[in-house]
Amino acid sequence: MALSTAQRVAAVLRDRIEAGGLPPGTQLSEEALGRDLGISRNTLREAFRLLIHESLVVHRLNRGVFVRVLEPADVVDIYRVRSALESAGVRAAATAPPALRAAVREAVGEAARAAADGDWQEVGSADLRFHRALAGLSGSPRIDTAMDRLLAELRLAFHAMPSPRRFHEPFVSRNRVLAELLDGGEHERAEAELTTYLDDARTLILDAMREVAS
Amino acid sequence: MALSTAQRVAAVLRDRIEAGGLPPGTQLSEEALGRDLGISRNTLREAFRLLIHESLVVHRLNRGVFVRVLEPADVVDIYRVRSALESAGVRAAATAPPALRAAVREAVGEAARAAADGDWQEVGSADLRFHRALAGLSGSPRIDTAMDRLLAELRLAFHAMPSPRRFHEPFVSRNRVLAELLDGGEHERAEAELTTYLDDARTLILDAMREVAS
DNA sequence: GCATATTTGTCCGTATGTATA
DNA sequence: CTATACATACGGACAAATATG
Repeated sequence: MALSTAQRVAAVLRDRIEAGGLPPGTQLSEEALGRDLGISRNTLREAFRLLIHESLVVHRLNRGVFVRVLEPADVVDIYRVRSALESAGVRAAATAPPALRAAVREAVGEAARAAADGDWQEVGSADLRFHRALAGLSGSPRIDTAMDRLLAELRLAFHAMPSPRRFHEPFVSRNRVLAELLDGGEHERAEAELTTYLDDARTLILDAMREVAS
Repeated sequence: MALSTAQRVAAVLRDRIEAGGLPPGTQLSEEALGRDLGISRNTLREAFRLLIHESLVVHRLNRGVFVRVLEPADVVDIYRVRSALESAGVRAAATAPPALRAAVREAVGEAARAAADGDWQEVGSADLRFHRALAGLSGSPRIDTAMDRLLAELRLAFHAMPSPRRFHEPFVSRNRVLAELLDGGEHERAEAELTTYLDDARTLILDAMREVAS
């Protein structure tokens, strides 16, 4: 058995949540879900802990677990952390191993190809890979997993975005600009550009969330 | 019941680990510990998950849970993340609320008082509060909890330090210098000083770990 | 390499406590 | 206030993996 039962169950729930099958706010009942998935409540609780750790669900004492509802304050905070981690990556770019720098360029290329195909879902995925690669320039496993968790959380907010194209399209060329600044060794300009980039993206998401809420 | 049983049990184990009663590498047997603490295996496993989340213990499939053994590579990585988070705090200092800036100054004062009393244990605690306050300048809850977890992990390595005084004493005045640079608005010099500061501290810990290992 | 003992992984049934309608 | 639904916690059981001799 390579993966524990709890890990497999957690993967199933993770997919359902990210696909929108379990929208934010839904309660995950131990009894009903356990019956549905054919596992015991103890094992299901084990799976819940894994998802709580990823912040995809929240646990309220004596109430149970619920699919995480992302508040505007959460989005603001996530972008603060992203700024810290991605800035650190940009500042480490000069001394980063070639393989890590190549990963940044590759993500830019993949986003451009997907944009040419009109596959905006894939553009979004490539965009996330680009930013993960930026943070990855630090060469720190802990930063890598922190970024993964942050981006997974952020995906919960993407459900509020009405048009993936309008959101992702402008960032394809901005990613390329950023990558070129890094390749050219202009780290300070790159860091400044990254900051305004993240501010713009955050504003777009917050506007969309207010739109949906109203 | 304000806290769940699992949370109380986790707190007990956390204290034992940080106090050295359960040194790194010790296996936490489900049967023995459960009997010792008077709780069922299921509840104990729940407590384990909380500690796993904090990285104080590690879980090996079909083997059980063990008190975390910090490798030199972990220390290196922890300092990379600290650098990212504390640097972000220093860069946010200019626009940070007065209360957060005051917390930095207070930690400096507490460290100085403890040093005057010769209480090097307390100097260490104040030092950690100082760095938590630095990262806290970002005003980000997620950064705060990330710092808390990093410093808790790092405490596992402090057991290797032979002389708390020799380790902490030099940093008391360096903390004050850093705080004064921040108050004077010299953020770039502060960031540079922080970087060398963290490099020095990391080197001291790594040397001590190699000493103990040999 | 094998057989055995130990420990974890998973499941069940039940009793109790807690929040909500 | 009562009823209901649910989570919390327990103990026991067996299977599966691992360690030991």
